[in-house]
Amino acid sequence: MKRKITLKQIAKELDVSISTVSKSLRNSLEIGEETRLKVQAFAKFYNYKPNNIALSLKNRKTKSIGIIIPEIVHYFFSTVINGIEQVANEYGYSVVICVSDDSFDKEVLNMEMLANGSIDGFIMSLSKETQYKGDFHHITEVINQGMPVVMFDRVTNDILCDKVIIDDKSAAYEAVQSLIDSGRKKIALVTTVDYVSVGKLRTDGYEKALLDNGLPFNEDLIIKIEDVDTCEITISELLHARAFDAVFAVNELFAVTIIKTANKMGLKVPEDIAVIAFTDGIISKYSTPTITTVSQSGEKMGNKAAKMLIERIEAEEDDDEEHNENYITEVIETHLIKRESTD
Amino acid sequence: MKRKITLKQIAKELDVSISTVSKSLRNSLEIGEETRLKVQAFAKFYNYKPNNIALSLKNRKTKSIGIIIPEIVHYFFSTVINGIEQVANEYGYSVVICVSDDSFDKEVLNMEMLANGSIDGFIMSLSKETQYKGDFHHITEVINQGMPVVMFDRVTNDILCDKVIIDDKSAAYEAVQSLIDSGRKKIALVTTVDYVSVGKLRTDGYEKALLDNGLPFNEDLIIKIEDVDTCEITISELLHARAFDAVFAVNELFAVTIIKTANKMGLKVPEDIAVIAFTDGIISKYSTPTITTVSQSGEKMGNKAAKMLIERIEAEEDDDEEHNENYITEVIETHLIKRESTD
DNA sequence: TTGCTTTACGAAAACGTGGTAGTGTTGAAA
DNA sequence: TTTCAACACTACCACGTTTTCGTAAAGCAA
Repeated sequence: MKRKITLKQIAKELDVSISTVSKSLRNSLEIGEETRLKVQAFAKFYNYKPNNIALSLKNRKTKSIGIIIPEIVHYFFSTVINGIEQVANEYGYSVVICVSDDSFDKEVLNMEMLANGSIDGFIMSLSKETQYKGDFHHITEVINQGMPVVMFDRVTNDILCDKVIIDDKSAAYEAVQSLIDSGRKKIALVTTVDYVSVGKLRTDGYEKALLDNGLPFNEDLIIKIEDVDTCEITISELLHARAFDAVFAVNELFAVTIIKTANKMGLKVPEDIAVIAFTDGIISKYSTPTITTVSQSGEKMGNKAAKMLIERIEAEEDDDEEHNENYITEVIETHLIKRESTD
Repeated sequence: MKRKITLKQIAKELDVSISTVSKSLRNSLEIGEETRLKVQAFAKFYNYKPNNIALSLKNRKTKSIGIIIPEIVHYFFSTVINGIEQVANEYGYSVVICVSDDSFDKEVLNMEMLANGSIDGFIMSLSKETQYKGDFHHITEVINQGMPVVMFDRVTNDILCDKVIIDDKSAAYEAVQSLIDSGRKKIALVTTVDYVSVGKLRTDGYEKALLDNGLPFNEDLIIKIEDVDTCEITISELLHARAFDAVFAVNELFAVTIIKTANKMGLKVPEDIAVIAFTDGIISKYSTPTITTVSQSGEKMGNKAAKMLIERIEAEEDDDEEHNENYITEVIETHLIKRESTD
């Protein structure tokens, strides 16, 4: 019912000036002890807290960071948010989250909405559509305005900024290599459409592993899924032909679908078909059999991204105007989590 | 590099007053066409956008809403956020998210951080610890300051505010009834500790369904899990004793663990044991067998909560001071999604 | 008394915006 | 010529803070 109390109100009530109140609360020695204590007591009684908006306006710092991600109901992305939130909290920052829904327009809209003073910097992962279009003007724009941006996971070389990624290529390589090591010869790749940056990189790693081991790289064994619902059919066809004895899937949804399809056809995992998935999410941990995955450690990515962003923000404070543009790309380590879907 | 342009800079550049610029941009008829167009062209060229912070300060409206939830890496909560985000976006609001980590202190801290002007209202779900302590002073405080609060899912009767919940008791009743209908007689309940409000309600529904059907309510068949890791042991003991032929689990994590444990012991789901879980999440959809669940529709809850909050916020705008305190509690419908874990 | 320092506080600007009220010029009607 | 409206624009205030600068009063030495 009663609005928050302001400096002005305190000043009026105690019949002193606003500046006196402000200084008293900051324990300035300029103010006599009697007045100081009186003001402090009064402020405490009325539970005075400075208004964040006014502070932001004054300091040109909002102490909040914007996150723009394609989805939020998504294990990986939510772990990243979690990681960001932890660090942000630690440094006294709030996080504002916008979901692009994998739409270019929403991504642009969201960025514009936040770019006008609401936040001190961005952490983002590109939407599919943005990667497809290759249009990054909205991002360069905010960067040109002097707002720091950190990209993670789905990044692009066309933008110069700090980045946090995993080495998708070598992680895929490692996964495929482990399938080869366990004696698999015909390894299928189930992936997304090409324009998603990480999909492309993982395909590269898959190919390299095959070639390095003297195995043929067969385009027919690469299954590109646009829509999860249709993948079952494609997969069952290939399974019928017994075309492969192992699968490397770029995400766990594909992996679990493969396993289920295989089971329906009477094929056993891992005996008949070994499965490895990218993204160590909740499905892999609880599916039957549990799925061997490449851990992506979203939390670590979030931690790192937040740290990088906040450091940039607070660095700019000091040597103002002096943009040092030696951007870094942090590579987060991955490792294979062996579970029941491989032997 | 170049900071965002302000009204003042435009005014200076074009040698007119700030108000002239402001009015030109808002297409006021007060300003002559020539000047107006000149200003608009200039503003467009320099991509002028009003500063959100300044607007917030002036309008005493931030156009953002704060969300405080116990966890974010959690299917249900992330769907709720998704639902909130959709509606918020539609109305031009941003969402600021804080995670309480089920800690009372963090919840208080986060609320205090946001309450000082950063947001126009709260949407929250209580942390476990807060429910345990029963201390809600931080919430009453912001409500007393005139800030609207909407609680969802984990709510309390001790706070008067708008709420969005599901009818946990009758949903549980329905689930247990369906188990009874399919001929099950010894139905176990796997639940959390009591102080979590929803856990209690679901237990009530479970009990009522049993009694209404003339089945005994046996405390031994209620398994309270504090930590997921320990539940496997408890469950396997009961399974050994063949103490039950069906399980109602208050979340899908418990359900999938039960299924896995049963499988290990050579018991078949649903033949030997039928399983129903609360919370229709991703695990239920992809586990083997897929799990029959009570859909909780987090998205709908989020939609509704956001709508209620925004309506309150914008209502206060009009009849200022005139708090109408007829708070409502919206009950979101649930329904049973039958899958393979029941027959 | 004069001149100087110290103490204790206040006034005002700044951050960026938007609305209300006001000002001065022009042209036309009386 | 006077009066008044229309026009085109400016001044100023408010939002809540912090901070710089200013200054009145008091104390003290000469």
